[in-house]
Amino acid sequence: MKYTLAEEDYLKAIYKIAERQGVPVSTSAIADLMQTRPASVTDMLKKLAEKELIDYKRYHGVSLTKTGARWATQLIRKHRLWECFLVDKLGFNWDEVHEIAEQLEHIQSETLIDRLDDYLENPKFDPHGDPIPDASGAYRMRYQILLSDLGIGQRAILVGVREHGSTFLQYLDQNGLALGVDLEILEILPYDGSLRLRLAANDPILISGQVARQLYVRQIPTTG
Amino acid sequence: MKYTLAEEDYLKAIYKIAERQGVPVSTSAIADLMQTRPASVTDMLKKLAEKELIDYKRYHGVSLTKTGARWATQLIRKHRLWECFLVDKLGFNWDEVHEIAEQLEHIQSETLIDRLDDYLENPKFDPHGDPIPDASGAYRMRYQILLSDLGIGQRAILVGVREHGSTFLQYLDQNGLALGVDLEILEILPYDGSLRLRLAANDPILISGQVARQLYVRQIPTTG
DNA sequence: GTCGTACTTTAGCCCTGTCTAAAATTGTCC
DNA sequence: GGACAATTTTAGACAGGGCTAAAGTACGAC
Ligand SMILES: [Mn+2]
Ligand SMILES: [Mn+2]
Ligand SMILES: [Mn+2]
Ligand SMILES: [Mn+2]
Repeated sequence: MKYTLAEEDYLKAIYKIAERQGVPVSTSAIADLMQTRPASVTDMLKKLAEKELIDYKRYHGVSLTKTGARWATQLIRKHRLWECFLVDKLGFNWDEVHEIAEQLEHIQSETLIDRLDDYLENPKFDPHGDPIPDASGAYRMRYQILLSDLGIGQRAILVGVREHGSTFLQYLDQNGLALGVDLEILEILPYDGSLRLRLAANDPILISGQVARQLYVRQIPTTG
Repeated sequence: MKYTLAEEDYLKAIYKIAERQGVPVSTSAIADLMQTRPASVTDMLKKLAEKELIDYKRYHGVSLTKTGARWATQLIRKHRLWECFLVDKLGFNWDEVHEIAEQLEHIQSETLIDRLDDYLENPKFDPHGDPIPDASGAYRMRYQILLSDLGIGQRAILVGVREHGSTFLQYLDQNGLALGVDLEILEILPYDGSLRLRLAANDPILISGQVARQLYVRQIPTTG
C-alpha cells in the first residue's frame, strides 16, 4: 500500500496527539498541529476513514486503526533515523534536522530504511532523545520524568526534549544543556519556579520553570 | 525560489532530451519520456513558460532558459550524488538506485546536498559513469565514444552506460562488464554486428551490437 | 430541559496536475 | 498551391488538497 505525502503527515499528527493527549483526537487539535483549517482536516479524515486508517465518527474525533498506527510508527522510524544520519554522518546540529527529516520520511523504499538503520548501527534514540521504533514498529518508551518534577538536591541525566523548535534547542546549546549531561537541582526559586542547576563542574545556571517542563530526565539515586 | 515535484521532473526531462537531440524539444518527446499525454505536457509547458524556466512558442517546441537549465543541472547533481550515497555507503547495486534517487533529488535543503557531496568526498561520476555537476553547475563532459564506434583490435575502458534499466545493468553484471574494466575487441561478426570481447584475463564474451551501442568507453592507444 | 457558545461539518470555491475528445497547425507530397 | 497525416493545442472534466463562509451539533451553565 502507498499513501500520499499529505495522508502520511496526517497519520503522524494523529499518532503524536494521541500519544500525548490520548484518544479520541479532535479535529481542531489536528488543525492546530498541522497549521491548517479544521474544514480541511474534516475533508482528510473522511478520506483516511475510507481507507480504514482511522476510526472516525462525525463530531466525535478519531483514533488510528491498527493499520494506521503501524504506518505512523514506520514514518516516525524513518523520520528519526534520517535525523540520526544528518547529525551523526553529515555533521548537522540537532536544531537543523527536523525540517529536512520531515521531507525524507516520505521517501518510499522497502529496503532503504533498513539499510540506513544498519549503516547507522541501529541507533535506539534520535538526536533529540526520542526512541526509534525497530522494523517491526516496537520501541522502548523513554523516561517520562520532566526536570520540573524533581526537587531540590536531586540529580539526573538529561535524556530528551519535549520541544523541538530550533530557538529552544539553540538556547540549550548555549547553556551547556546537551543530552547526557549530569545535573543537580541546587535551588527552586519560590517566586516564579525558576531552577538553579549545577552542570558537571561548571558554574551553576538558572533556567525558567517553562524550560524545565520541556526537559526529560533520568533520575540518579542520590547516594549521600 | 521553489518548484513542485512535477515541475522539477519536467525540467529534468527537457534538459535530458535537449542534451541528446538538441533544441527545440518537442511536446511529444517529453510526453514519451515522462510516460504522460501530450495534452498534459502542453499544460505544464504553459506554466513553466509563465515562470520563465523555458522558452515556449506554440507548436514549435521548447528550450530551457538560463534559470531553467541551472535548476535542471542542480537536480541532476542531487540525483547523482544520492546514487553515489546509496551505492557507496548503503551497499545498493547500481541497478537498484535510480527509482530511489528519483525521489531523493526533490528534497529541498540549501546545505544538505553540499554536505552530502563532502561526505562522499566530492565524487566526479555517479555509479553509472555519469558526470556530477559541482555546486556551480559545472561538470566535465564524459567521453562520448561508444563501444560500437571502435574497430577490431582496439582496446578501451568501460566508463559509462547509456541505458539505465535494471534488466540491462544486471545483464552487464553477469558478464563482468563493470565500469573500469579493460576490454579489447577481438572480432565483429559480419552477419549481425555482434562483438567478441576479451575482458582482462577472462574467457572472451559475445555481446550484441545493440548492447555495444549502450556502452561508453575511453579508448586506450594500442601501443603495438 | 433550554440556551448559548465552542467546535465541527458542509457547501461552494480555488489551484495543481492529469486525462479524453475535439479542434487547430504544421509541413510534406503531389 | 492544395490535400492530408502527424503533431500540438484547446475544451472540458476529474481527483487531491486546501480555503472561507454558513450551517449543524455537542455540551456545560443555568
Ligand atoms: Mn512530513
Ligand atoms: Mn527528533
Ligand atoms: Mn524525480
Ligand atoms: Mn545515474
